[in-house]
Amino acid sequence: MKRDSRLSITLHALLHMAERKTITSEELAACLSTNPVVVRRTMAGLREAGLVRSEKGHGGGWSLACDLATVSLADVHAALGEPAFFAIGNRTESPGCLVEQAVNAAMDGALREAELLLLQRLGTISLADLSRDFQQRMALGRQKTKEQNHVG
Amino acid sequence: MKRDSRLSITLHALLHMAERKTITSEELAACLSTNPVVVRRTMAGLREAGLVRSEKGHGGGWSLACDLATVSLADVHAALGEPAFFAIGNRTESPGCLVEQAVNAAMDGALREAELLLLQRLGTISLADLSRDFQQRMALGRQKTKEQNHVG
DNA sequence: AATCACGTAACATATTGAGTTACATGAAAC
DNA sequence: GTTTCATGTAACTCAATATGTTACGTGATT
Repeated sequence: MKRDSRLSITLHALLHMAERKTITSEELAACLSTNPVVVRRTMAGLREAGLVRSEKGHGGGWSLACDLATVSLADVHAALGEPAFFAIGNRTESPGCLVEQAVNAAMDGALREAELLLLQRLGTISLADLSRDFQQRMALGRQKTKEQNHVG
Repeated sequence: MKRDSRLSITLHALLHMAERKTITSEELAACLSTNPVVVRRTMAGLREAGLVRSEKGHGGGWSLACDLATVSLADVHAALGEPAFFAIGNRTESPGCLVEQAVNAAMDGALREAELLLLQRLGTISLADLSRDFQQRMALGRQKTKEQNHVG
């Protein structure tokens, strides 16, 4: 596995859900170029956290159960079970070797600071912010197409 | 694989090397609770970067080829080939989907900031700093032992 | 010549995210 | 009530990769 993209997948799914009242796992999987089971599995945590709802049967599927403005990317990360941010880490957690203790202390300090900053950044970005960014990209795309049409 | 601990291993090895003129892969492996081949493989990058030397044959082994005060943890990370810091990332690097573009932009921004901070932190810590920390831990350990002896 | 130690290839192992198949459950439509 | 649709979940496979291990080649010292 290269990288854990569950947060990326989930955000992508949430924004697509924001564009429609309900959407099925199959449709989402098509949007995300993945598998419906992956969608259900990944979103299970969001359902438990109350961010989304899921309905079985005819007309079922996924729908938002939260206000986009009040949910941050950090909240989504938490709902996913707080997957590890870092690929690097210490070899031993509580080593007897004093050398390793010194190494661990330095590494832990730097990693902790970076993690705090990352969490803080993710905490300040709401799903509504992402949605707004998407809408802007849409508008820009339309504008570009229009210009092209004028040129043609 | 749980986590990439090459940086941790390497720093551990470097500090042990700082305590002795030369040390063999086998001895280092014993210190680090790993395998001599892992030591050689991991340190290959450091040798190419000129941070350490290695000598074959009788009396051979590893020795430092740098001033601990002028080498930062970031330098060591670079010598290792800059292994990825983060376990999380985007699903697709250049997606056509505008939703995913918006998601990627936000994620990239946050990750980039965290990475810059991490690199900056690692850049300000020198091997000499780590060595000093180790020496302090040694001194503290001796002091404690002494006190215990007095009590006993 | 023997021994020691690194250099490296090749293969095994373990972990984990992702993909896939299969089947059960439940809700709506007919 | 039966069919159809959609989720829930277990179980399996696949892929990537750090680490562990074995084996053998190379070069330096004794």
